[in-house]
Amino acid sequence: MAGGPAAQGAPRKRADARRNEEALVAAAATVFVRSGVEAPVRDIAAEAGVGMGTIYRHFPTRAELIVAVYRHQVEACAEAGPALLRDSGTPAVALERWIELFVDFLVTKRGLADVLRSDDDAFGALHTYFVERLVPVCAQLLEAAAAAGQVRSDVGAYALMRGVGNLCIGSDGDDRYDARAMVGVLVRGLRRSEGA
Amino acid sequence: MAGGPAAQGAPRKRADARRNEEALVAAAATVFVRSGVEAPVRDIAAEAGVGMGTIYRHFPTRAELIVAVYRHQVEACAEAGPALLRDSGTPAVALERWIELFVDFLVTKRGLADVLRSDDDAFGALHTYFVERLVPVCAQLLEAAAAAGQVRSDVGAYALMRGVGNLCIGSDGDDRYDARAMVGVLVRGLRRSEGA
DNA sequence: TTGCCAAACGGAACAGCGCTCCATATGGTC
DNA sequence: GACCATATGGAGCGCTGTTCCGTTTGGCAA
Repeated sequence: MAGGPAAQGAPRKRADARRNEEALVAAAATVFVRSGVEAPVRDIAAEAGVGMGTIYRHFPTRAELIVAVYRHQVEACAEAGPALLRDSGTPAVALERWIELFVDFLVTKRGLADVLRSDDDAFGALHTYFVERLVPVCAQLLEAAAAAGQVRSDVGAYALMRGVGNLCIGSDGDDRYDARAMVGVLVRGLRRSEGA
Repeated sequence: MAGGPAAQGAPRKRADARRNEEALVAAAATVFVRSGVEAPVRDIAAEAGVGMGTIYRHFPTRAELIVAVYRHQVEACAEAGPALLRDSGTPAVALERWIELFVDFLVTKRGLADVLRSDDDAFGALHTYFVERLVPVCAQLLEAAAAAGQVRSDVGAYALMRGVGNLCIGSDGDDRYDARAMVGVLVRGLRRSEGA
Protein backbone atom coordinates (compact mmCIF):
# COMPACT_ATOMS: atom_id res chain seq x y z
CA MET A 1 0.00 0.00 0.00
CA ALA A 2 2.95 2.38 0.61
CA GLY A 3 3.47 3.62 -2.90
CA GLY A 4 6.66 5.55 -2.19
CA PRO A 5 9.92 4.96 -4.08
CA ALA A 6 11.70 1.78 -3.04
CA ALA A 7 10.28 0.92 0.36
CA GLN A 8 12.49 -1.23 2.60
CA GLY A 9 11.30 -4.70 1.59
CA ALA A 10 11.55 -4.05 -2.15
CA PRO A 11 14.68 -5.89 -3.44
CA ARG A 12 15.19 -3.39 -6.29
CA LYS A 13 14.52 -4.66 -9.74
CA ARG A 14 17.03 -5.25 -12.45
CA ALA A 15 17.28 -2.55 -15.10
CA ASP A 16 15.92 -4.71 -17.92
CA ALA A 17 13.01 -5.75 -15.74
CA ARG A 18 12.03 -2.17 -15.13
CA ARG A 19 12.40 -1.35 -18.79
CA ASN A 20 10.20 -4.23 -19.81
CA GLU A 21 7.57 -3.35 -17.28
CA GLU A 22 7.30 0.16 -18.65
CA ALA A 23 7.32 -1.13 -22.20
CA LEU A 24 4.48 -3.48 -21.33
CA VAL A 25 2.30 -0.76 -19.86
CA ALA A 26 2.94 1.42 -22.90
CA ALA A 27 2.28 -1.45 -25.29
CA ALA A 28 -0.89 -2.41 -23.46
CA ALA A 29 -2.15 1.16 -23.68
CA THR A 30 -1.52 1.14 -27.42
CA VAL A 31 -3.18 -2.21 -27.97
CA PHE A 32 -6.14 -1.31 -25.75
CA VAL A 33 -6.81 1.68 -27.95
CA ARG A 34 -6.49 -0.37 -31.11
CA SER A 35 -8.33 -3.55 -30.11
CA GLY A 36 -10.01 -2.89 -26.79
CA VAL A 37 -9.21 -4.01 -23.29
CA GLU A 38 -9.90 -7.65 -24.06
CA ALA A 39 -7.15 -7.85 -26.66
CA PRO A 40 -5.20 -11.14 -26.74
CA VAL A 41 -2.27 -11.27 -24.36
CA ARG A 42 -0.03 -12.32 -27.22
CA ASP A 43 -0.77 -9.09 -29.03
CA ILE A 44 0.39 -7.07 -26.08
CA ALA A 45 3.54 -9.15 -25.70
CA ALA A 46 4.27 -8.75 -29.41
CA GLU A 47 3.66 -5.00 -29.30
CA ALA A 48 6.08 -4.71 -26.39
CA GLY A 49 8.56 -7.04 -28.07
CA VAL A 50 8.70 -9.44 -25.15
CA GLY A 51 7.78 -13.06 -24.59
CA MET A 52 4.73 -14.52 -22.93
CA GLY A 53 6.62 -15.38 -19.79
CA THR A 54 7.65 -11.78 -19.25
CA ILE A 55 4.12 -10.46 -19.31
CA TYR A 56 2.97 -12.92 -16.69
CA ARG A 57 6.02 -12.31 -14.55
CA HIS A 58 5.18 -8.62 -14.27
CA PHE A 59 1.41 -8.86 -14.31
CA PRO A 60 0.22 -12.21 -12.98
CA THR A 61 -3.38 -11.28 -13.79
CA ARG A 62 -4.80 -9.24 -16.63
CA ALA A 63 -6.43 -7.00 -14.11
CA GLU A 64 -3.08 -5.78 -12.79
CA LEU A 65 -1.98 -4.77 -16.26
CA ILE A 66 -5.20 -2.88 -16.89
CA VAL A 67 -4.93 -1.18 -13.52
CA ALA A 68 -1.36 -0.17 -14.31
CA VAL A 69 -2.48 1.36 -17.59
CA TYR A 70 -5.34 3.37 -16.14
CA ARG A 71 -4.13 4.02 -12.61
CA HIS A 72 -3.33 7.68 -13.24
CA GLN A 73 -6.75 8.46 -14.62
CA VAL A 74 -8.54 6.59 -11.87
CA GLU A 75 -6.55 8.46 -9.27
CA ALA A 76 -7.34 11.75 -10.95
CA CYS A 77 -11.02 10.88 -10.95
CA ALA A 78 -10.91 9.91 -7.29
CA GLU A 79 -9.14 13.12 -6.33
CA ALA A 80 -11.58 15.22 -8.29
CA GLY A 81 -14.39 14.20 -5.93
CA PRO A 82 -13.54 16.29 -2.86
CA ALA A 83 -12.48 19.18 -5.11
CA LEU A 84 -15.84 19.20 -6.85
CA LEU A 85 -17.65 19.01 -3.55
CA ARG A 86 -15.73 22.07 -2.45
CA ASP A 87 -16.04 24.11 -5.62
CA SER A 88 -19.48 23.27 -6.93
CA GLY A 89 -22.53 25.18 -5.83
CA THR A 90 -24.39 22.27 -4.30
CA PRO A 91 -23.54 18.68 -3.40
CA ALA A 92 -26.00 17.47 -6.03
CA VAL A 93 -24.21 19.40 -8.74
CA ALA A 94 -20.87 18.10 -7.51
CA LEU A 95 -22.20 14.55 -7.67
CA GLU A 96 -23.52 15.04 -11.17
CA ARG A 97 -20.27 16.53 -12.40
CA TRP A 98 -18.24 13.79 -10.82
CA ILE A 99 -20.36 11.13 -12.46
CA GLU A 100 -19.88 12.89 -15.78
CA LEU A 101 -16.16 12.66 -15.21
CA PHE A 102 -16.40 8.97 -14.46
CA VAL A 103 -18.58 8.30 -17.48
CA ASP A 104 -16.23 10.21 -19.77
CA PHE A 105 -13.41 8.07 -18.51
CA LEU A 106 -15.27 4.80 -19.06
CA VAL A 107 -16.77 5.68 -22.41
CA THR A 108 -13.43 6.58 -23.93
CA LYS A 109 -11.85 3.25 -22.94
CA ARG A 110 -13.04 0.70 -25.38
CA GLY A 111 -14.40 -2.34 -23.60
CA LEU A 112 -13.35 -1.23 -20.14
CA ALA A 113 -16.88 -1.00 -18.81
CA ASP A 114 -17.63 -4.43 -20.23
CA VAL A 115 -14.68 -6.02 -18.55
CA LEU A 116 -15.32 -4.22 -15.30
CA ARG A 117 -18.55 -6.18 -15.14
CA SER A 118 -17.16 -9.45 -16.37
CA ASP A 119 -17.86 -12.49 -14.22
CA ASP A 120 -14.47 -13.87 -15.20
CA ASP A 121 -12.34 -14.14 -12.05
CA ALA A 122 -9.32 -12.85 -13.95
CA PHE A 123 -10.92 -9.43 -13.82
CA GLY A 124 -12.07 -9.66 -10.25
CA ALA A 125 -9.07 -7.66 -9.05
CA LEU A 126 -9.92 -4.93 -11.53
CA HIS A 127 -13.43 -4.67 -10.20
CA THR A 128 -12.07 -4.60 -6.68
CA TYR A 129 -9.63 -1.83 -7.47
CA PHE A 130 -12.27 0.39 -9.02
CA VAL A 131 -14.65 -0.26 -6.16
CA GLU A 132 -12.13 0.39 -3.43
CA ARG A 133 -10.82 3.54 -5.03
CA LEU A 134 -13.97 5.15 -6.34
CA VAL A 135 -16.91 3.99 -4.26
CA PRO A 136 -15.77 5.88 -1.13
CA VAL A 137 -15.45 9.04 -3.19
CA CYS A 138 -18.89 8.53 -4.66
CA ALA A 139 -20.25 7.79 -1.21
CA GLN A 140 -18.94 11.09 0.10
CA LEU A 141 -20.64 13.04 -2.67
CA LEU A 142 -23.81 10.99 -2.48
CA GLU A 143 -24.14 11.33 1.26
CA ALA A 144 -23.56 15.06 1.11
CA ALA A 145 -26.26 15.42 -1.51
CA ALA A 146 -28.61 13.17 0.44
CA ALA A 147 -27.95 15.09 3.66
CA ALA A 148 -28.83 18.27 1.82
CA GLY A 149 -32.08 16.63 0.79
CA GLN A 150 -31.22 16.92 -2.87
CA VAL A 151 -31.19 13.25 -3.79
CA ARG A 152 -32.97 10.22 -2.46
CA SER A 153 -31.12 8.33 0.21
CA ASP A 154 -32.17 4.78 -0.59
CA VAL A 155 -29.54 4.16 -3.25
CA GLY A 156 -26.08 3.17 -2.10
CA ALA A 157 -22.86 4.46 -3.62
CA TYR A 158 -21.87 1.00 -4.78
CA ALA A 159 -25.17 0.40 -6.49
CA LEU A 160 -25.03 3.80 -8.13
CA MET A 161 -21.54 3.24 -9.48
CA ARG A 162 -22.46 -0.18 -10.75
CA GLY A 163 -25.52 1.22 -12.42
CA VAL A 164 -23.53 3.96 -14.09
CA GLY A 165 -20.83 1.51 -15.12
CA ASN A 166 -23.40 -0.86 -16.55
CA LEU A 167 -24.99 1.90 -18.59
CA CYS A 168 -21.61 2.53 -20.17
CA ILE A 169 -21.26 -1.02 -21.44
CA GLY A 170 -21.06 -1.30 -25.20
CA SER A 171 -21.22 2.43 -25.53
CA ASP A 172 -19.42 2.55 -28.85
CA GLY A 173 -20.46 1.40 -32.26
CA ASP A 174 -24.17 2.00 -31.80
CA ASP A 175 -25.37 5.47 -32.55
CA ARG A 176 -28.85 4.65 -31.31
CA TYR A 177 -27.52 4.40 -27.78
CA ASP A 178 -25.93 7.28 -25.93
CA ALA A 179 -24.49 6.14 -22.63
CA ARG A 180 -23.99 9.68 -21.38
CA ALA A 181 -27.64 10.49 -22.01
CA MET A 182 -28.87 7.38 -20.23
CA VAL A 183 -26.65 8.09 -17.24
CA GLY A 184 -28.21 11.53 -17.28
CA VAL A 185 -31.65 9.96 -17.03
CA LEU A 186 -30.50 7.73 -14.19
CA VAL A 187 -29.04 10.64 -12.28
CA ARG A 188 -32.23 12.57 -12.85
CA GLY A 189 -34.15 9.69 -11.27
CA LEU A 190 -31.98 10.17 -8.23
CA ARG A 191 -33.18 13.68 -7.62
CA ARG A 192 -35.64 14.47 -4.93
CA SER A 193 -38.83 16.45 -5.67
CA GLU A 194 -38.55 19.81 -7.50
CA GLY A 195 -38.42 19.23 -11.27
CA ALA A 196 -36.20 20.78 -13.97
CA MET B 1 -41.13 -15.26 -40.65
CA ALA B 2 -44.34 -17.31 -41.09
CA GLY B 3 -44.21 -19.34 -37.93
CA GLY B 4 -47.15 -21.56 -38.78
CA PRO B 5 -46.94 -25.36 -38.80
CA ALA B 6 -45.18 -26.79 -41.84
CA ALA B 7 -45.32 -24.05 -44.48
CA GLN B 8 -45.11 -25.17 -48.10
CA GLY B 9 -41.35 -25.07 -48.61
CA ALA B 10 -40.55 -27.01 -45.44
CA PRO B 11 -39.40 -30.53 -46.51
CA ARG B 12 -40.62 -32.16 -43.28
CA LYS B 13 -37.97 -33.28 -40.90
CA ARG B 14 -37.13 -36.81 -40.04
CA ALA B 15 -38.49 -38.08 -36.73
CA ASP B 16 -35.10 -38.40 -35.06
CA ALA B 17 -34.21 -34.89 -36.15
CA ARG B 18 -37.29 -33.46 -34.53
CA ARG B 19 -36.65 -35.47 -31.38
CA ASN B 20 -33.09 -34.22 -31.15
CA GLU B 21 -34.12 -30.66 -31.71
CA GLU B 22 -36.55 -30.81 -28.83
CA ALA B 23 -34.02 -32.60 -26.66
CA LEU B 24 -31.51 -29.88 -27.42
CA VAL B 25 -33.82 -27.07 -26.42
CA ALA B 26 -34.70 -28.89 -23.21
CA ALA B 27 -31.06 -29.66 -22.48
CA ALA B 28 -30.04 -26.09 -23.19
CA ALA B 29 -32.68 -24.81 -20.81
CA THR B 30 -31.36 -27.13 -18.10
CA VAL B 31 -27.74 -26.18 -18.68
CA PHE B 32 -28.55 -22.47 -18.85
CA VAL B 33 -30.08 -22.68 -15.40
CA ARG B 34 -27.13 -24.63 -14.05
CA SER B 35 -24.25 -22.78 -15.68
CA GLY B 36 -25.66 -19.68 -17.31
CA VAL B 37 -26.30 -18.82 -20.92
CA GLU B 38 -22.61 -18.83 -21.78
CA ALA B 39 -22.20 -22.49 -20.90
CA PRO B 40 -19.85 -24.46 -23.20
CA VAL B 41 -21.57 -25.90 -26.25
CA ARG B 42 -20.11 -29.28 -25.42
CA ASP B 43 -21.98 -29.29 -22.12
CA ILE B 44 -25.28 -28.77 -23.88
CA ALA B 45 -24.52 -31.51 -26.37
CA ALA B 46 -23.60 -33.86 -23.56
CA GLU B 47 -26.73 -33.00 -21.58
CA ALA B 48 -28.84 -33.74 -24.63
CA GLY B 49 -26.85 -36.88 -25.38
CA VAL B 50 -25.97 -35.80 -28.91
CA GLY B 51 -22.77 -34.95 -30.74
CA MET B 52 -21.33 -31.58 -31.59
CA GLY B 53 -22.40 -31.85 -35.21
CA THR B 54 -26.04 -32.25 -34.28
CA ILE B 55 -26.17 -29.11 -32.23
CA TYR B 56 -24.75 -27.01 -35.05
CA ARG B 57 -27.01 -28.64 -37.61
CA HIS B 58 -30.08 -27.52 -35.74
CA PHE B 59 -28.78 -24.25 -34.39
CA PRO B 60 -26.05 -22.84 -36.61
CA THR B 61 -25.44 -20.03 -34.15
CA ARG B 62 -25.64 -19.98 -30.39
CA ALA B 63 -28.10 -17.15 -30.66
CA GLU B 64 -30.67 -19.36 -32.37
CA LEU B 65 -30.51 -21.89 -29.59
CA ILE B 66 -30.96 -19.22 -26.96
CA VAL B 67 -33.84 -17.74 -28.89
CA ALA B 68 -35.47 -21.16 -29.14
CA VAL B 69 -35.20 -21.62 -25.39
CA TYR B 70 -36.69 -18.25 -24.47
CA ARG B 71 -38.97 -17.60 -27.44
CA HIS B 72 -42.16 -18.31 -25.50
CA GLN B 73 -41.32 -15.89 -22.74
CA VAL B 74 -40.20 -13.18 -25.12
CA GLU B 75 -43.45 -13.53 -27.05
CA ALA B 76 -45.45 -13.36 -23.84
CA CYS B 77 -43.60 -10.20 -22.87
CA ALA B 78 -44.21 -8.66 -26.26
CA GLU B 79 -47.88 -9.49 -26.19
CA ALA B 80 -48.25 -8.10 -22.69
CA GLY B 81 -47.46 -4.61 -23.98
CA PRO B 82 -50.73 -3.74 -25.72
CA ALA B 83 -52.70 -5.49 -22.99
CA LEU B 84 -51.07 -3.37 -20.31
CA LEU B 85 -51.64 -0.24 -22.31
CA ARG B 86 -55.32 -1.14 -22.48
CA ASP B 87 -55.79 -2.21 -18.88
CA SER B 88 -53.54 0.11 -16.90
CA GLY B 89 -54.76 3.45 -15.71
CA THR B 90 -52.26 5.58 -17.59
CA PRO B 91 -49.69 4.96 -20.33
CA ALA B 92 -46.90 5.78 -17.90
CA VAL B 93 -48.09 3.09 -15.51
CA ALA B 94 -48.38 0.63 -18.38
CA LEU B 95 -44.83 1.43 -19.43
CA GLU B 96 -43.52 0.97 -15.93
CA ARG B 97 -45.30 -2.34 -15.48
CA TRP B 98 -44.09 -3.58 -18.82
CA ILE B 99 -40.51 -2.72 -17.98
CA GLU B 100 -40.90 -4.57 -14.70
CA LEU B 101 -42.01 -7.60 -16.69
CA PHE B 102 -39.00 -7.33 -18.93
CA VAL B 103 -36.61 -6.90 -16.04
CA ASP B 104 -38.08 -9.89 -14.23
CA PHE B 105 -37.51 -11.94 -17.31
CA LEU B 106 -33.90 -10.83 -17.72
CA VAL B 107 -32.94 -11.03 -14.09
CA THR B 108 -34.11 -14.62 -13.73
CA LYS B 109 -32.02 -15.80 -16.70
CA ARG B 110 -28.48 -16.11 -15.54
CA GLY B 111 -26.13 -14.31 -17.88
CA LEU B 112 -28.75 -13.50 -20.49
CA ALA B 113 -28.44 -9.75 -20.07
CA ASP B 114 -24.66 -10.06 -20.30
CA VAL B 115 -24.80 -11.96 -23.53
CA LEU B 116 -27.43 -9.70 -24.99
CA ARG B 117 -24.84 -6.97 -24.80
CA SER B 118 -21.89 -9.05 -25.92
CA ASP B 119 -19.85 -7.64 -28.78
CA ASP B 120 -19.26 -11.19 -29.98
CA ASP B 121 -20.87 -11.58 -33.41
CA ALA B 122 -22.16 -15.02 -32.48
CA PHE B 123 -24.72 -13.30 -30.31
CA GLY B 124 -25.59 -10.61 -32.80
CA ALA B 125 -28.68 -12.49 -33.95
CA LEU B 126 -29.86 -12.72 -30.36
CA HIS B 127 -29.58 -9.00 -29.94
CA THR B 128 -31.40 -8.51 -33.21
CA TYR B 129 -34.24 -10.81 -32.20
CA PHE B 130 -34.80 -9.04 -28.90
CA VAL B 131 -34.64 -5.66 -30.56
CA GLU B 132 -37.01 -6.52 -33.37
CA ARG B 133 -39.53 -8.18 -31.13
CA LEU B 134 -39.51 -5.90 -28.11
CA VAL B 135 -38.43 -2.43 -29.19
CA PRO B 136 -41.61 -1.79 -31.19
CA VAL B 137 -43.69 -2.80 -28.18
CA CYS B 138 -41.67 -0.52 -25.95
CA ALA B 139 -41.96 2.25 -28.51
CA GLN B 140 -45.73 2.00 -28.49
CA LEU B 141 -45.87 2.32 -24.71
CA LEU B 142 -43.24 5.02 -24.61
CA GLU B 143 -44.88 7.12 -27.28
CA ALA B 144 -48.26 6.83 -25.61
CA ALA B 145 -46.78 7.98 -22.33
CA ALA B 146 -44.89 10.79 -24.04
CA ALA B 147 -47.99 11.87 -25.93
CA ALA B 148 -49.81 12.04 -22.62
CA GLY B 149 -47.03 14.28 -21.35
CA GLN B 150 -46.14 11.80 -18.63
CA VAL B 151 -42.57 11.04 -19.67
CA ARG B 152 -39.92 13.00 -21.48
CA SER B 153 -39.83 12.47 -25.20
CA ASP B 154 -36.11 12.74 -25.85
CA VAL B 155 -35.29 9.14 -25.06
CA GLY B 156 -35.87 6.57 -27.76
CA ALA B 157 -37.35 3.12 -27.19
CA TYR B 158 -34.17 1.44 -28.31
CA ALA B 159 -32.01 3.46 -25.97
CA LEU B 160 -34.39 2.82 -23.10
CA MET B 161 -34.40 -0.92 -23.63
CA ARG B 162 -30.64 -1.00 -23.92
CA GLY B 163 -30.33 1.01 -20.76
CA VAL B 164 -32.66 -1.31 -18.90
CA GLY B 165 -30.91 -4.36 -20.29
CA ASN B 166 -27.54 -2.97 -19.30
CA LEU B 167 -28.70 -2.33 -15.77
CA CYS B 168 -29.62 -6.01 -15.50
CA ILE B 169 -26.12 -7.19 -16.33
CA GLY B 170 -24.48 -9.18 -13.58
CA SER B 171 -27.58 -8.90 -11.47
CA ASP B 172 -26.91 -12.07 -9.50
CA GLY B 173 -24.27 -12.87 -6.98
CA ASP B 174 -23.93 -9.35 -5.62
CA ASP B 175 -26.31 -8.38 -2.89
CA ARG B 176 -25.07 -4.80 -2.92
CA TYR B 177 -26.60 -4.30 -6.33
CA ASP B 178 -30.30 -4.58 -7.03
CA ALA B 179 -31.00 -4.36 -10.74
CA ARG B 180 -34.73 -3.92 -10.22
CA ALA B 181 -34.13 -0.96 -7.95
CA MET B 182 -31.74 0.71 -10.37
CA VAL B 183 -34.15 0.26 -13.24
CA GLY B 184 -36.71 1.88 -10.97
CA VAL B 185 -34.43 4.88 -10.59
CA LEU B 186 -33.90 5.04 -14.33
CA VAL B 187 -37.62 4.91 -15.03
CA ARG B 188 -38.16 7.60 -12.43
CA GLY B 189 -35.71 9.79 -14.31
CA LEU B 190 -37.92 9.37 -17.32
CA ARG B 191 -40.91 10.98 -15.67
CA ARG B 192 -41.95 14.47 -16.44
CA SER B 193 -42.56 16.99 -13.68
CA GLU B 194 -44.79 16.02 -10.73
CA GLY B 195 -42.81 13.97 -8.18
CA ALA B 196 -43.77 10.90 -6.10
C1' DT C 1 38.47 -7.12 -16.23
C1' DT C 2 36.60 -11.24 -15.39
C1' DG C 3 33.58 -14.84 -13.31
C1' DC C 4 29.57 -15.93 -11.18
C1' DC C 5 24.63 -16.60 -10.23
C1' DA C 6 20.17 -15.05 -9.08
C1' DA C 7 17.00 -12.59 -11.77
C1' DA C 8 14.72 -12.25 -15.84
C1' DC C 9 13.52 -13.81 -20.32
C1' DG C 10 11.33 -16.27 -24.39
C1' DG C 11 8.44 -19.28 -26.42
C1' DA C 12 7.10 -24.15 -26.67
C1' DA C 13 3.58 -26.73 -24.65
C1' DC C 14 -0.89 -27.60 -22.44
C1' DA C 15 -5.83 -27.01 -21.58
C1' DG C 16 -10.42 -25.23 -22.75
C1' DC C 17 -13.14 -23.01 -25.90
C1' DG C 18 -16.13 -22.46 -30.55
C1' DC C 19 -16.84 -24.32 -34.82
C1' DT C 20 -16.18 -27.37 -39.17
C1' DC C 21 -16.04 -31.46 -41.73
C1' DC C 22 -16.81 -35.94 -43.34
C1' DA C 23 -17.10 -40.99 -42.69
C1' DT C 24 -20.83 -43.47 -40.70
C1' DA C 25 -25.55 -44.67 -39.35
C1' DT C 26 -30.46 -44.48 -39.92
C1' DG C 27 -35.37 -43.35 -41.05
C1' DG C 28 -38.65 -43.33 -44.60
C1' DT C 29 -40.01 -44.83 -48.98
C1' DC C 30 -40.54 -47.75 -53.12
C1' DG D 1 -35.85 -55.69 -48.18
C1' DA D 2 -33.01 -52.36 -50.57
C1' DC D 3 -31.80 -47.77 -51.38
C1' DC D 4 -30.27 -43.03 -50.37
C1' DA D 5 -31.12 -38.45 -48.73
C1' DT D 6 -31.12 -36.99 -44.16
C1' DA D 7 -29.03 -36.80 -39.97
C1' DT D 8 -25.43 -38.03 -36.71
C1' DG D 9 -21.04 -38.09 -33.91
C1' DG D 10 -16.73 -36.78 -32.69
C1' DA D 11 -12.05 -36.01 -34.30
C1' DG D 12 -9.65 -31.98 -35.71
C1' DC D 13 -8.50 -27.01 -36.45
C1' DG D 14 -7.68 -22.45 -34.85
C1' DC D 15 -7.65 -19.28 -31.24
C1' DT D 16 -7.68 -18.24 -26.64
C1' DG D 17 -5.20 -17.90 -21.56
C1' DT D 18 -1.66 -19.80 -18.67
C1' DT D 19 2.29 -22.55 -17.13
C1' DC D 20 6.91 -24.25 -17.22
C1' DC D 21 11.65 -24.62 -17.94
C1' DG D 22 16.07 -24.21 -20.63
C1' DT D 23 18.60 -20.12 -21.86
C1' DT D 24 20.29 -15.43 -21.41
C1' DT D 25 21.85 -11.43 -18.93
C1' DG D 26 22.53 -7.64 -15.55
C1' DG D 27 24.99 -6.44 -11.59
C1' DC D 28 28.28 -7.41 -8.16
C1' DA D 29 32.49 -9.22 -6.08
C1' DA D 30 36.99 -10.68 -6.61
